[in-house]
Amino acid sequence: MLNERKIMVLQAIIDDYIRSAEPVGSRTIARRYNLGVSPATIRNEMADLEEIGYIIQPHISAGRIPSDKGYRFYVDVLMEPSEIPEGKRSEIQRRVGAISHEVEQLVQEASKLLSVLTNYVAVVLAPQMNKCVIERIQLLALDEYRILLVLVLYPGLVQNRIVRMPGTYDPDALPQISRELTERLQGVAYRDLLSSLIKEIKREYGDLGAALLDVIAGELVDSKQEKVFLSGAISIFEQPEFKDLERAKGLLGLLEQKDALSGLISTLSRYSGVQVTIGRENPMEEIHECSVVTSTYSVGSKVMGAIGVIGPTRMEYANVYSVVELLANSLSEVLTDLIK
Amino acid sequence: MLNERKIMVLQAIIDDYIRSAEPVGSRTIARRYNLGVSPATIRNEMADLEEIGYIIQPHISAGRIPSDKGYRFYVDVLMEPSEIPEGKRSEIQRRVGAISHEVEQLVQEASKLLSVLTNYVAVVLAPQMNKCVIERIQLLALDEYRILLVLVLYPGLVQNRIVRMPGTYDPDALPQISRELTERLQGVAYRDLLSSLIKEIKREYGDLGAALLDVIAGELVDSKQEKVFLSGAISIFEQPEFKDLERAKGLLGLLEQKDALSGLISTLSRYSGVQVTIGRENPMEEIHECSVVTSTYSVGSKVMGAIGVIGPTRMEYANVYSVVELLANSLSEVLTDLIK
DNA sequence: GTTAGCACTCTGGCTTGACGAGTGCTAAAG
DNA sequence: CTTTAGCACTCGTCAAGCCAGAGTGCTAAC
Repeated sequence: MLNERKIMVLQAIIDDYIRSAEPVGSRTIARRYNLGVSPATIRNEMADLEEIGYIIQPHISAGRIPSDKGYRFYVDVLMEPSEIPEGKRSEIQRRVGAISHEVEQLVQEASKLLSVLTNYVAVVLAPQMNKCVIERIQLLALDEYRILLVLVLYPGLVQNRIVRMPGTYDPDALPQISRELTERLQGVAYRDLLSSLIKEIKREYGDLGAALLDVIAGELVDSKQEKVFLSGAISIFEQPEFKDLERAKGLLGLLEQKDALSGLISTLSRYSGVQVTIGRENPMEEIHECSVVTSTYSVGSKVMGAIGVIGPTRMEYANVYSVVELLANSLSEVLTDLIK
Repeated sequence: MLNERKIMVLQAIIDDYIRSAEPVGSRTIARRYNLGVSPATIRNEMADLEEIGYIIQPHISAGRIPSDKGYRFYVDVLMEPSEIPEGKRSEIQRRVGAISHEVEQLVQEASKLLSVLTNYVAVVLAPQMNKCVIERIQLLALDEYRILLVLVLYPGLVQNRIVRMPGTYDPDALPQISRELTERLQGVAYRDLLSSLIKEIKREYGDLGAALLDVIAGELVDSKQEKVFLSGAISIFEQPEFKDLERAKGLLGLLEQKDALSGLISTLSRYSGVQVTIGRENPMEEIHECSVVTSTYSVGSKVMGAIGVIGPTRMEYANVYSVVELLANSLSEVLTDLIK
């Protein structure tokens, strides 16, 4: 059914369309990719490819463009992830590695790099707190009403909050309480820090412990909002498919809703490794004309976040695939080093 | 030179143009704003207004639109900031006040509110670290190689870094060093924490102090990058002046460069209180067709950040002015409360 | 199975012309 | 001196019509 030549024609259509964004006709293929047959033959093959659903004719007198199904076949079967030359490779690793002091800044740099290297929109989710485990809790007296709560998570995240106490308190009690809380909660997954557990502990302490635990519980709720970094949003205007303002607005609107965006990327990167989601495979209508390439990154052996690239379905899959893979790996390495 | 009637005509032109985005002609004014004179008279007044440079004729057979100079006169002389009804007022204060636990989230909410209330692009600069003063430095032993450095700043910001020590160290020394560093650096402005001072202290400690101080110095450098929160970027597509993709791209490009954006807002909000910058008064070419309304906000009596709204020069100045003012004040109040 | 030829379809860009909005000027009226 | 009516003139916009170009499917011949 899919003989050698059909595959070559399909590949030619996809390659050409990715390059030019114009429907590609039989003559173009015959001229540019010398398959040794005439346009008429190619037309016949194209008619077959269209019947299987790999390509589409936007209107009767136009060339063909790949369908989502066509891209899927391309990504799964035909595509070879492009080699990133060693020079560029090490340059990227150097730039990611250069920012080793602050996680958020590192993540932001990664998103910039991702968008520059692909020319599409890059999204990077910061390491997710609710995948962490509590390592240590430390209370520091600030003044007679305020306490600084420092929450050290594994791997490698630190949170702090200033807690206002309802009345004055005994600062000398803090080290002891810190030790006990740490002992009690160490190793507990951040997301498991449920109210039940907190209530249980609450009973054992007086007002001080209660107020503190309320704050920790509050923090838990907030943490639902994961931080997400976005770069290269304007790049969508480089793509002819977004000449249409309405469509561009739809996508931009999604990009502005950080929570929806973060949800999207985590959903798509459900499985580790590089994932490609094409067109209507995407869960949201705004990106039914887009493809998303995602990958997770890890700290140590633990998946802690995800990165992704959003572009038109007519995307340079081979390049994006490699870049996403490389960057996710670099990020994992640097973060893992940071924590050790 | 500017008699009563000219002013009324100017006001009519500006009001109408802000509403409709269409050049407004003499007949429209005569019809809609009954000044009691005929279109012909109004035409004469308009010719005069054009001569002074308050209005412009985009092309010969069109009505007039206000010039930057016209808007300037309007903002300085004619405009009355619109009253925000008490209901809305308290609703806003409630929503800002609801998020009292985390500064960044608070600031982000403020930016969302600002864009929703104005329908333009909102920018909020987070409280600026380098306007803070060091309040306390605390070192916590994490494990045999790592130390957690907590830097408490006044007013109300906390920073932390994980410091990797070159070798093992004596954890028992940390409390003492913390105390001494705090004593030594307390009250020093964050931006004055220069290498000279750090070097001086460095001499007194061994390796431990040296590594730590390097990190503090590093932090100082990073802090140049102030955090900035953006909302409502898509709203620019609601404005007919950005139907032209090229122009929209220019503005969006600026909005993506967070450092340029942050620089812009701090420059424009140099003086405290609400500032309006119109069209070509703006320092950057990308926003020569935009106006920016900014205000600073304070923590206690100290200016700590700024908020701003960017829209087309044809902006609803009266409303934006009031909203910016209100939101800056609300932010100041909540932040000040938070710190006390 | 492949190819050449041909009639047909559809898009996109260009031109054209009519229409409407708005102006400036002039001359008359107040 | 100020205001107004009238008029000729200028542009921008929009729809209609037209043409060229690209590409197809089909048929018949190789």
